[in-house]
Amino acid sequence: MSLKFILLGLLDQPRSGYDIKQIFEGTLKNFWNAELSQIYPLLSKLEREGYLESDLVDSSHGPRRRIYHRLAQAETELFDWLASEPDMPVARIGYLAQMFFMEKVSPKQRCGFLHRLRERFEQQHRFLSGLTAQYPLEDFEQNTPSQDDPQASSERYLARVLTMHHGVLRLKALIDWCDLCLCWFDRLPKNS
Amino acid sequence: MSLKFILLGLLDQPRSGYDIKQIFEGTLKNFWNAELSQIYPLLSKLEREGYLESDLVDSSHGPRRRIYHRLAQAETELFDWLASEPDMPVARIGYLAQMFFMEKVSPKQRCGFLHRLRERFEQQHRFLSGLTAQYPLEDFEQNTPSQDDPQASSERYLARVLTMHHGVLRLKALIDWCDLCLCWFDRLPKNS
DNA sequence: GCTCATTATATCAATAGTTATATAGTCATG
DNA sequence: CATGACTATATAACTATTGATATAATGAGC
Repeated sequence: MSLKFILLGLLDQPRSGYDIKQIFEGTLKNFWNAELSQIYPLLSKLEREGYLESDLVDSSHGPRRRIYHRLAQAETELFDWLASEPDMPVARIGYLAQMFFMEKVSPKQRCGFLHRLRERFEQQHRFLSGLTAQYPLEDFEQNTPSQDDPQASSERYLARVLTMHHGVLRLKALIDWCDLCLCWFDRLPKNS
Repeated sequence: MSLKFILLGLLDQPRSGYDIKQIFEGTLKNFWNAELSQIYPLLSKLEREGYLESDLVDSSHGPRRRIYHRLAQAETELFDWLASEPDMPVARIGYLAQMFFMEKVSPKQRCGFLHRLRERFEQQHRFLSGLTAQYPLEDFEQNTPSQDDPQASSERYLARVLTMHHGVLRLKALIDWCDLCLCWFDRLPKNS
């Protein structure tokens, strides 16, 4: 259900489905993803339901673009969604499912698995740390955030920068967890 | 795809679909969930495909139970799954999507949202901390884990106890993140 | 004897998400 | 002028998950 509200939220300015996909590939991929094959049908459904309107606009770089903008009903439901309870995800963590059965395999294979997992977390952590470094929290204390900074278009919003910090803290904890696992698997008596 | 392997993995001893659902409600809900309406059809599909066999067994407390046990093919594919790359979940975190648009609402509403979120994390953290306290990591250093402890049936496995620690560390980081958000929203100039 | 909780299996409809494929215009490279 | 990369929209087929409902046996409390 969240995808509907993410699309409505992103249409604070007119955008096409393709534009929205670019945003998913960037800032949003930290907490959501959607394919074009999910975005296009949902946009046209939301138009049929009276949340959006669209215009066809010629493009200088390809076929005509369908640009959506949101209507009053979209605003109303967006506010309702933001006022509702925090949407807690149903945990579905594939690598933990594998971990749950790891006792079945050799100590060597177990450690290989955890090292590969740790490396993935490290990569993501490095990427997000670099990104947050571009938007120091201290900048939000001043009354006038630096309008002249071209990068600060939508990342000017404190709430959005804080979603990046979520990833940084979460990934740091997961790297520590990998180290904890490797440490205790190492202490395990050899015969198991 | 993971659900298939979770079912095959849990059938290291004969169980019914109902039994498996009980396990999801317990230890597994930390990293996966499945409804009976997903478990029953998948079990019968896995039987048709030659991974499982089942027997109908009379119950003293209700209708006949269909007890599944796994076959050789299941073992093979389980090992392949454990030897494959860590299954990284596609991030889909509803409350972060809400957070991303939180700049739209009042400071008071924002803080209310974060306090409710923090309370949920606290609850889960308390639950998992209590659970892990029952299975101290130090017990796994001894060569003979305490067989006489009736609780230590399947939680005797170090890998399974470590999946619980994953939740503890993750939730601790998320509580810290809520505090960070509350702290910085508070420092924000009043006019925004 | 009735109701309710628990045990137990099964199916259906609907929603959500993934993968593959078709179509088409523009632009750069060789 | 053919090929590939990028922009752009759209749909079909499939898999995964959720929510609702039907059925039925047992035991406890009233």
